[in-house]
Amino acid sequence: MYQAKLEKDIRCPLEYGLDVFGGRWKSRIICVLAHQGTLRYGILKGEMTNITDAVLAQNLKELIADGIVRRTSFDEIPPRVEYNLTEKGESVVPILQTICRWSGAYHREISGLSIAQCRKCDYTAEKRS
Amino acid sequence: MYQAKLEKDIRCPLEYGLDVFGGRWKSRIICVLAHQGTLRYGILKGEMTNITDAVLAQNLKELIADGIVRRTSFDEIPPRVEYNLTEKGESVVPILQTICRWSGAYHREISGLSIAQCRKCDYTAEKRS
DNA sequence: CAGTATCCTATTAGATACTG
DNA sequence: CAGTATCTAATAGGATACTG
Repeated sequence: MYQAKLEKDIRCPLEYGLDVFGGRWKSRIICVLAHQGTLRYGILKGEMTNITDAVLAQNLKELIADGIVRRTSFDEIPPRVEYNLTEKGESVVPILQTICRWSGAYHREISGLSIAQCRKCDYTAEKRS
Repeated sequence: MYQAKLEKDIRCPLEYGLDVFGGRWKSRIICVLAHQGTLRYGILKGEMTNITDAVLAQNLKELIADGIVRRTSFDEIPPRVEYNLTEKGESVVPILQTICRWSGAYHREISGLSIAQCRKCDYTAEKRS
C-alpha cells in the first residue's frame, strides 16, 4: 500500500528558516526589498527576472503569512499596493548576506562568472534606509 | 507554444548557496555530519528520520559533486563506505548555525515546540572534533 | 495596476524491489 | 552493507487568459 507523504512533524529550526527564505524566489524577493525599500507590485516584478504573476503572487502570500513582508494597499484608482520588509524580514537580511559571501568564494569556480555580475544580490553595495 | 523551462542563466551567489545546502535534506545531512564526524552510510541513514535510500543516495551524490561531502570507500566484504564533511562543507556549518539561531527566535510561535526538541540540529551543543 | 484562474510541466520526494 | 532501478505521488514553477 502506498503511504501518503509524511508530515513535516517536529520541525527543526533549520527547516523553518529554509522554508521561510529558501527556495528559488523568496530569497530574491527579500534581497530586492532590502535594497530598494518599499516597492509597488509592478516594480518589484520588474526587479525579479523572469517571474510570472502567478509565482510572484504565491511567494508574496507566503512571505506575508510568515511575517517577512508587509503589504500595504491604497484605496485608489488605479490600485496601488506596496510591499516592504517587516522587522522580522529585515532580520534575515544578514543571513542572506552571509550566504552571499560564502557563495562568492566558490561562485566563480562553478559558473565562471564574477560575483559582481549579480547586481540584484550585491550586498557589497550600500543598503538604502 | 509552450516554452521549456528557463535556464538558471546568470546565477547569483545566493542561489548557488541555497542550491548547495538548502532543500529539505542537504542541510540535515551537513548538520548530522558536523556533529557526528565521520559516519558510515547505514548510521547516517539512521540519524536522518524517514529518509529513503533513493533520496539519501541522491542527495549525497549532489553534496559530493558540490565538494561538501567526502566519500571514502574501503575495499572490504561487507562493503564499508564512510562520509564526512570536506573543508568546504565545514565552512557552511556556521551559516546553518546562524539560520538555526534566527529560526529559534520564531520557532515556538509557529510550531509550539521548543527549539530544544530538535536535537539533530542543536548547535548549542559542543561540536565534536 | 495588481493581481486570479486555469491548466500544464519540471523537479523533488517516497515506496518497493532488487543487486554486487 | 551500501547502494541502484523503477515506479508513483506531491509540489513548485511556468504559460496564458482574464478581472475588479
